[in-house]
Amino acid sequence: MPELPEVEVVRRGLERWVAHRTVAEVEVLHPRAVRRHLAGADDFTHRLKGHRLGVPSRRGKYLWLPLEDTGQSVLAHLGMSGQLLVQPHEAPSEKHLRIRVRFADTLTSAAAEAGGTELRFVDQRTFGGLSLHDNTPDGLPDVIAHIARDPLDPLFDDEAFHQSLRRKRTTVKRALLDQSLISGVGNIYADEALWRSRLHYDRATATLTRPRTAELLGHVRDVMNAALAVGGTSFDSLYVNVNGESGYFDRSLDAYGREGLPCRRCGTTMRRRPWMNRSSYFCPKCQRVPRAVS
DNA sequence: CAAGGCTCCTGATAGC
DNA sequence: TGCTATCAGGAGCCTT
Repeated sequence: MPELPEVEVVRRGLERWVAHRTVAEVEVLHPRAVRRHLAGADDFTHRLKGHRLGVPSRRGKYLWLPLEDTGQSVLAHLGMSGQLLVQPHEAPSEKHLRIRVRFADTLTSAAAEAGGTELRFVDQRTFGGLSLHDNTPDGLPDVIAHIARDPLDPLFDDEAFHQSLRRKRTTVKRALLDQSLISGVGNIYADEALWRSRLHYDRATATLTRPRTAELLGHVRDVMNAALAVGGTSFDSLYVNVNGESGYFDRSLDAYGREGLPCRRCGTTMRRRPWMNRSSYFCPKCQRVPRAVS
């Protein structure tokens, strides 16, 4: 499940292998992969053709490649199983190949280094996709204007986040997953940060003190930076970097997926609870159920 | 308006 | 063995 660290690993790969290359041809093999491009697959294809890509940016789990001189960007979201792979032309098509982008490689040094490669969007579960959008004055695609800055963004406002939590009538894990409050956090890193903070997922956000919020944000940043340092979290081949390689952070997870295993802090058996059509993993001793569940 | 629930999708795996 | 049920879950959209 690609969250902020995994998406950032992909962004870095695109910066190295795809930035400054000119699109020659785009092939959409599954319409659902461009469903956010409302004008359709043909329009998507034609609008990309002939344009040079700039340096990719990221906010939370979204990343985008600016089309130079157009004021537009190709927006990408990996969903649950999306991959952006840089592959040699001759590599056989992946089973779930959805979009192929070929480049008009010239004699630039960047193109020479990239060799005869193309960009492929591969996505088994089809929750992800690519689309083209106008940029806002801030330089981000207009359709993600509602996405909050992420905790690794230098301009993320810790105090405003705390005040939002105090105002809301919701619980802490819901808030962590609310991309309009803080972006980039998904189910895995939410559980990890809550475990590190000794907070139960059903804790009401309005009860968090300023130091408690600061501690939580610190743990969110720590766990994301630690994952980034080892290439992200992979459980299987569904999440990989642009070269198809897995990250190693799954070996460092303290909460997610550890049902029935001893808590790494106190030894108590970790539990899993169904929660919002997914799962929450927690230590019943370190992360006590709050008295008043809102 | 805010909060919470539903839904899209495929494949691995468990259970009968 | 082969079928069905369950689970994985991001985020737009809908309902309350």
